[in-house]
Amino acid sequence: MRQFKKGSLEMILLCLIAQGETYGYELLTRLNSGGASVLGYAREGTVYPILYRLQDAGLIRCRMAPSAANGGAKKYYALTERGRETLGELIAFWRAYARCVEDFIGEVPGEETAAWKSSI
Amino acid sequence: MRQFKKGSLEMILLCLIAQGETYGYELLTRLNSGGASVLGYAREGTVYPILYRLQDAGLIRCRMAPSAANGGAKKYYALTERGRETLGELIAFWRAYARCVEDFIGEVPGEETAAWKSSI
DNA sequence: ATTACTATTTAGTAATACTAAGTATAGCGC
DNA sequence: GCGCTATACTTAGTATTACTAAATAGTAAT
Repeated sequence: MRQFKKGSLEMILLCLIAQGETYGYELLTRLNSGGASVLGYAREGTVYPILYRLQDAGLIRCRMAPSAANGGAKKYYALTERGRETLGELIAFWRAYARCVEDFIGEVPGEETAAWKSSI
Repeated sequence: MRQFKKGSLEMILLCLIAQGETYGYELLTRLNSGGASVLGYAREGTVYPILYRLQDAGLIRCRMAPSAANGGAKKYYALTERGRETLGELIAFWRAYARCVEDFIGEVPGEETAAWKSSI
């Protein structure tokens, strides 16, 4: 089932960074505390490469912080202006996409359309 | 944006087959008429390999049909019992997953939670 | 000094979808 | 018959995204 995750992880990480400057390890733990049961457990090898991609794409910027009280040096990430714009587009697209998938599901015999669909 | 599609195409094809026995080319055209603007245009090289995977997994079964009035021979697919069960699980999982993603979006400043969420 | 926790990096692999081409059948007009 | 179009299926090669698994390194407590 993990395949559903593909593609939306980038958007989810952008969502988390949009809430305020943060760093990789914290993103990892927040990702795994909010929805790990559905998303599956994400490890370092999943999260860090996405951050590098997002930075290469100019959607987030990075600030080095020296070693904190406990642990190694951190790389704090924040959204760029372009990242904020892109995140808005991604969210709009995600919702259109989810709606489209729900339309396909709604035509399956025995699968009622989700309650929210008729309430929009 | 196309990356959202990854993983859910299998489920969408199962949804379409669940509506009744059908064949690859028709799946292709139905896929592209229902939501191509959001999903992106799917080609043969995308759809047929998925059908082979689904068949290998025992979720659909195949029946050959001789050349029809117009065009080549068709391979009609139908859900197996296992396919029907799996589709139900996939739909449940998809909805839990979409809900989880919406939760992450809901925490983004400026992004209101979708209306349906509060109505469930 | 060993353990535990924090924090980042990366090499190799797997899964999924896309591109782009090819094969083959049938009907139609000429 | 021949080319054209539409139908229908196949496949090789590539790209993208995520996962596995391991390594590196700093801090602090025992």
